[in-house]
Amino acid sequence: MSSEQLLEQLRRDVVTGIFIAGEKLPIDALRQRYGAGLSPLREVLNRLAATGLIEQLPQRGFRVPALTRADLEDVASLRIELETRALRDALIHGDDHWLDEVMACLYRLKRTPLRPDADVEQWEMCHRAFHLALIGACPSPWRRRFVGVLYDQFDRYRRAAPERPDLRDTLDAHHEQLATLAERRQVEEAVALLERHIQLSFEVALDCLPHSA
Amino acid sequence: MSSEQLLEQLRRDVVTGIFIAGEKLPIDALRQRYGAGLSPLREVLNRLAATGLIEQLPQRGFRVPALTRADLEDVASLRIELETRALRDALIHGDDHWLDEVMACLYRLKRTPLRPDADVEQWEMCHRAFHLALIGACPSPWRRRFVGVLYDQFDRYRRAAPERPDLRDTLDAHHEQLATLAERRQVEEAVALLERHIQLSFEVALDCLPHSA
DNA sequence: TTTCATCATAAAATCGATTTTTTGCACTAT
DNA sequence: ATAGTGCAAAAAATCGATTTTATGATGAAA
Repeated sequence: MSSEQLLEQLRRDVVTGIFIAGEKLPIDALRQRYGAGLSPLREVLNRLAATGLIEQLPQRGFRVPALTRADLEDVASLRIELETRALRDALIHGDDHWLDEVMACLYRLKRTPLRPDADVEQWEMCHRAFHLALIGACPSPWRRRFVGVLYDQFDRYRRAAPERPDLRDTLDAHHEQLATLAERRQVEEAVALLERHIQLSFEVALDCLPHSA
Repeated sequence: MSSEQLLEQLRRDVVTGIFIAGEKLPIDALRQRYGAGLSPLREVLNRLAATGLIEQLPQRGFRVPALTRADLEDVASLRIELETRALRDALIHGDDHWLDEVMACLYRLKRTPLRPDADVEQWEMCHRAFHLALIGACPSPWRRRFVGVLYDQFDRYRRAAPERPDLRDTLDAHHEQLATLAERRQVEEAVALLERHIQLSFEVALDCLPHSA
């Protein structure tokens, strides 16, 4: 498996929750799991550690960061701040080609079923592609980069949380409405909706934590 | 040289401009330069590539990213956005221990001379420590992380630009004023000053680019 | 003269083995 | 019984060698 694919595979597996939060990632076990060599594997782990998707403890290997309420709140609020502005700029600067891409992602997302028995990973990829496509016309590469990082961080929580069938339709409707508002360049409405969308997802994600308090 | 030190050394050398922007970073040359082994070196390069301080071209090694006006404007504006908010939150949440740290960094910075003949690197380290100390009490780890990334990116430009003795005193005064405003918890004044400070540094940094247009 | 293909060189990426460090356990002394 | 020490096993980090891939030069054909 090439280094490029390995990075993507490992990123996905961490976000998916294949590895439990807080769990250690023993190099040899990963080596076997992915059939990868030592060097490419360590390089990929270093890359993921640099973006915060995994942690490195010097001389003690790598581990998956724990899920905490404080971190989730931090990720969610910063994501709202950066992503709403990214959406605003995308709606202002986006051209027809960008809209095509958004619509294409929307239709792929709509036609991909989200059921426990189906391939959830397929839906997740479409969902991610749609959100990133929405801000694809944001003219700030650094903002897009940070939004991408926060999206993955957020997703670790959301995907660790139990399903909420009562909210599924609302969240799905948001996606369609966001695309429509993007098409009509209704900036303020779109920004407000995206904030609500992330806020609602945040509340869903909270359920992955022990609700003692 | 340990992996930890190697990372810090290489980060510093890239920001300092030891390597010319756009230049290729041949592994073997780096291996010699730092007396490092292949594996630790490649791991460090991968980490830096993940944060954007260097670029990786698959199968073609690593290079230092070019300096462009568009990138500088992107970095500067996002830095202003994230760092002013970080300062606001720091002033609101910071305790006495944080203030001690800010003042300690300020005094180290003030007593460190900035002259071409002296050890510029020493001043740069103090300058960085001061700015990061200012936002040290910001309660959002992710915001602090992103600010740190943008600080380094910004510094590549600032340090590539020629000296501006006419602005030196103003910029130095800003640091002292920022510390004073932090001590007095004058949030709005501090935030406004930090924005001006970065804006002025941005104008200095612009001089590292060919001023054709 | 230009373009394309081929080969030789150099560089990057990967691999397997070695070294270093940590960790868990048994043993001893208090 | 507990705290501390030493040892053995396991894991991480590093190294040198090998393999793979890109690059630049050479020569042949159009």
